Amino acid sequence: MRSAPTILHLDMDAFYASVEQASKPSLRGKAVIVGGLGPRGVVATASYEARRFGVHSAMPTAQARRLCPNGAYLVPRFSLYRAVSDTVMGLLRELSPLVEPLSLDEAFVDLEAGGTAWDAASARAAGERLRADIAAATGLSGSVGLAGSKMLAKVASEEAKPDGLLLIEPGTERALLAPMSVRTLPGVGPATGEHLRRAGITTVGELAEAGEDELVRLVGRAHGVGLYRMALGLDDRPVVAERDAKSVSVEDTFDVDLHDRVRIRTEVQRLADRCVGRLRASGHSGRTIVLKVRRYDFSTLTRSETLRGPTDDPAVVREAAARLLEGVDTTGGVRLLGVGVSGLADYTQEDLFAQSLAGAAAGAEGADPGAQGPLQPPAGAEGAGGPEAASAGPGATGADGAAEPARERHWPAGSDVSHAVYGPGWVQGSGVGRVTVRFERPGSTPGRVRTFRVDDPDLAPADPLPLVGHGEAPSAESAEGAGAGPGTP
DNA sequence: TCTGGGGTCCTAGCACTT
DNA sequence: TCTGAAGTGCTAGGACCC
Repeated sequence: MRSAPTILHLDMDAFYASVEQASKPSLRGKAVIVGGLGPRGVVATASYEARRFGVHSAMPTAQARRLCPNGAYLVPRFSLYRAVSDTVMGLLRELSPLVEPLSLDEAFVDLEAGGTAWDAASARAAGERLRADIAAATGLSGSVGLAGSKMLAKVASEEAKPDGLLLIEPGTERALLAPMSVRTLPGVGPATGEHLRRAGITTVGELAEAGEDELVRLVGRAHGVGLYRMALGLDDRPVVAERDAKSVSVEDTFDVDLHDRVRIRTEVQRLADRCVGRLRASGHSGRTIVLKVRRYDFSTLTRSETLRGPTDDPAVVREAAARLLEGVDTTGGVRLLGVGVSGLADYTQEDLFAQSLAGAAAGAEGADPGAQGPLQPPAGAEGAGGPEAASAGPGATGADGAAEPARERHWPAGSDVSHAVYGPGWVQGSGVGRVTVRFERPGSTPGRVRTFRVDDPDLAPADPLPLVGHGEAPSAESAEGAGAGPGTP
């Protein structure tokens, strides 16, 4: 904990939804909900307009639709969010080499380490300048918190939302925190919050009064000690620029529970391949293979197996995942499957030793050799959502509008398209053999809507357009029916 | 009316080694 | 040779975060 408030926390406001509104002029000022659109989808981000209807992150999309039936429901476009995030992170790195990204839309910056700020006045100036630079570069708003520690800077940015800046002056921390809910503190979620509430502790002030011993008794050693320190406003965690990944995993929730054991095995193999693809892309190999199964009743179990050495061989991961699956009872149905690799090593290699060892172990345990039947081409080739993504049933997210030549083409709401005559646009909805497209682009006036057959040869999936730098190119046609609520018929 | 995906960290039980 | 304590690695689950 330092004396000057030179740790900055940036939190972009309703990031995914704001990017969509910037990208799609007809959605500005409207309720926008980004998330999974399938029957089991949940909301990733809701615009502030949607939040007024009670919609919030992690809410089932079906519930959001009931609360806000006229909102625009869109699938996430991660490639675009990543590009915008890169721009923002670049601006942060101009302030200091010590930038710690927490996600696409959030980061800590140590301003003192960058020589950008040394006291409250210079920190505030840097924060205001940053907000202006972000607005100029992306057209988006972000909230900035400034304080002497990471925890307080994060609390400050939360208080500053939306589109604000708050600096916590040294010496005022405890008074500021005291009346706040314990849920304000990082690490206090629903379970711990309820646990503390039953013990009569609901505010940070009460947390501080309770004392360290009592908190350790209530929530355990590590958590209790950390909680007590935070309640006093103490936090000396440094801003860490480079964080090594500790695990890589992929998982899919299915629209309908799987019962067929053969199908379940096939899905596990597919997930293992995808996982290895990600593992290799990150330049890692790993030692521990983890299988995750969520059953029909939402009970979740994990099974893991540690190899003698790290591997990035898809066959080895597939075999281990298949062995783990053999020990899991799936009668009743499975709603989610996942495969992960942890115990990462910082290199990639064909680990023949681990492979032969795993094979020997499989033989010794009499594992089902048929489980390795339908092997797919080596993973790694596909990026986000390969062609099979659609067959999985889930894949509601991640499939950034990839072309799908053979089957009937799929047009997720919100995805980018291009028409031979009308130019760039986005899918407003689709169904019964038709797809509705709004033709507009970032910086244009709200565009016009047209409907096509889903197999119209003039219509093709497209890459997202950058948010700025697309000028005021007039949209192909003038606005029309602005009230025509987007969404699938 | 249900509850995503990709992570991190902590705890606890158990087996094994010293 | 047996026993107990302590340390370590593995496994499983829970809580939390964005």
